[in-house]
Amino acid sequence: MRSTRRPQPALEKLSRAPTIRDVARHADVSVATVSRVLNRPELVSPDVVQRVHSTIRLLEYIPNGSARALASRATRMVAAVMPTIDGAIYSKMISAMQQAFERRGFVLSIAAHEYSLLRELESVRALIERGVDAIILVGKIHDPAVYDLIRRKRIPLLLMCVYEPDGEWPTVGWSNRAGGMRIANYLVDIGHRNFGIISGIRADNDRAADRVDGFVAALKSRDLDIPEDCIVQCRYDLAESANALRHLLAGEQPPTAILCGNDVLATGALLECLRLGIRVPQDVSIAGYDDLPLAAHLVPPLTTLRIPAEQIGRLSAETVIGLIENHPTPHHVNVEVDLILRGTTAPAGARV
Amino acid sequence: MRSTRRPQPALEKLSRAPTIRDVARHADVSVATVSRVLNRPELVSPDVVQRVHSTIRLLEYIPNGSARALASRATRMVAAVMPTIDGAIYSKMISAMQQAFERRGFVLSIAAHEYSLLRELESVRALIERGVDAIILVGKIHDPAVYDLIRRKRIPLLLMCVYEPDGEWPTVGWSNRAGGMRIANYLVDIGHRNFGIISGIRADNDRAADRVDGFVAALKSRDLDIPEDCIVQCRYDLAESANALRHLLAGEQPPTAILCGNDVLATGALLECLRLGIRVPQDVSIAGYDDLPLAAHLVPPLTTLRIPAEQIGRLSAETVIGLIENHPTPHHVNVEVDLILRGTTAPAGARV
DNA sequence: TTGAAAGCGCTAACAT
DNA sequence: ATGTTAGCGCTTTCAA
Repeated sequence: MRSTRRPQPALEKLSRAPTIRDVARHADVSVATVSRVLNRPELVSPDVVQRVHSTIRLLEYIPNGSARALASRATRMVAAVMPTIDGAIYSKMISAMQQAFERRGFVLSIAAHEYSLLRELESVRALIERGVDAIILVGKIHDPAVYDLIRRKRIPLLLMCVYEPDGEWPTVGWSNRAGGMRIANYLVDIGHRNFGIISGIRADNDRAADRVDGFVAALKSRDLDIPEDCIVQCRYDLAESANALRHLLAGEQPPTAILCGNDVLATGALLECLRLGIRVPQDVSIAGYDDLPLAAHLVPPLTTLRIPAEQIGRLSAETVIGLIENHPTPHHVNVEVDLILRGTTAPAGARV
Repeated sequence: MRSTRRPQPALEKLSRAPTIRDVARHADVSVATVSRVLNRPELVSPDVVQRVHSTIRLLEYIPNGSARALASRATRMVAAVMPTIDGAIYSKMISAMQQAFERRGFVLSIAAHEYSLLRELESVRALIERGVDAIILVGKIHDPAVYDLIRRKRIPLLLMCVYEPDGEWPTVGWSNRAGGMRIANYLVDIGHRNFGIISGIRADNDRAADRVDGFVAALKSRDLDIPEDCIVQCRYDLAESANALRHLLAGEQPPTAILCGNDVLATGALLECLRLGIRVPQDVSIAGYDDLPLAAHLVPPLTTLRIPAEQIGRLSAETVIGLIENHPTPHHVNVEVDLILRGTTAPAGARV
């Protein structure tokens, strides 16, 4: 046991990267103390904290995350498995999540399953193997094996973009169905009776399904029926949506209002109308869902339901951190969505 | 030492997650053998591989990534630090990278620095601490400390969205400057003499700077000068670009052609023209850079330079994997960009 | 082809 | 407030 602090020898150049033992030796303390300086500095006397920190800087010591994770069983890494990464609304949420995690010293790993719950399961498995501290998924419907895995591993799971206060798992989001009803009700209010729906593919996508459910339920509640062939499904793609729009307008009794599953679909439909010389909103009204940055700038600007994407991302991250660190955080967050009335909708028959 | 294989006891339920030792015990082999089955199965006899695999399935064993990483000094995790995540072009690249990495059993961690090289450095540090096997950055200009860190840690580094065959580090991309020249030359070719430029913020963004350099250099080479106040910088934002467009057209001798630093800026400018009743391309030509999916669908469709975003993402991932695994991969990949002529550009003075 | 055993670099329980 | 030390779960020599 050392009884005195000797001046340290000049910095010998290590060929390997310095470890916590090197720092301990140079700072003349134990490895435990160095570890404490890093993790619980309040337990260490200020001058020792100082000394250790300058040694760390001197040696350019970088802690080994794998070793930390192995010893502490925490990686400070969180995984988000999203339906898709490129897609303005998700990339915005991812961006906000990543920033919130970074602020709190977590790193975010991402994967995309491209609307396949099977691929989602595979990603979850791979990420659990990497030892993520928590998992974030989009939507409420997932492969049962996903839930099994997560339960067995006792990893916090958050479902985003849905709000299910009575469900087993924490959620941050809103009711996609209620949002859909809100839009449809508005269009009925301003006199529309014939509707077309352009929806995303609903298989493996409960959000898309719920939005359409909402549209249809609202119409039904107002004694309006929508024929099956006035509901078109396609990928979230401008060209496919343009096709869908043409299909809808080619029917016997063409709709005066088109409800779109998101703003990409609405944009595709709107641009196709411009191309065809169909006037919006005079000839047909179009409503979106999400309120992408583009929506407000289109000509005419798009009526849509605003989803606070950054807020959802940030709250998801914060909720997950609360789960990981066992804070008394609310497990269910209902974010507010707003109907944004702009230029693509007008009263039915108002051939202005 | 066991001399015979006894039938295994019924699966005792472990309270903790099974480890490699549990698998070894149940399969009546050593942990070394289990490890080999996982990593180098060709070194193990087929029947043992079989037996171990079924034990793994039986116990629902999931290897601990941190322990693996600590022992093998490889995390199979790669980090990409991008300027931004939401931004159609980057999210597409990220998406393609992620898919390519996933196929090869890597996970991708991402961070965004929002065009601050200082924040980039901090992210790089945090990710190195996590033990990523490689780092991907966008552009060629970075904080010297980034290069220091990466050199000391001997971590492979790839620079994407640039092509620098003579540089120290591998690159996957193209010449942003040459791309800019290409567009500018085309517009001169069709008779334009008065230009306006809407560029992204060039500080801490060598790609934006190079694009403008290219625009200006091409004009100079054709004996055309562009006044300083015809070069406007703004964030990649539709509203800011709309402002820039108004500023440019308000000058003494308004430009007949607007060169935009990317498609977001071009879209903002185009939509503002529609709003102002300025006809595109009759009154003014507009050119973009990137070829986002939206570009082809705008009315009129946007003339732009196509950047193969998915290809760049995929090739970046593959190059990085080659670097990590020491394959004889080319360290520099020059992707092809194409000038896509569409409806927003027309010969100067052609008031059709 | 397989097994024994020594780490990998750190945290945390325990001791002082 | 600080030090000692036993793991964390795996990979990888080395030996058989």
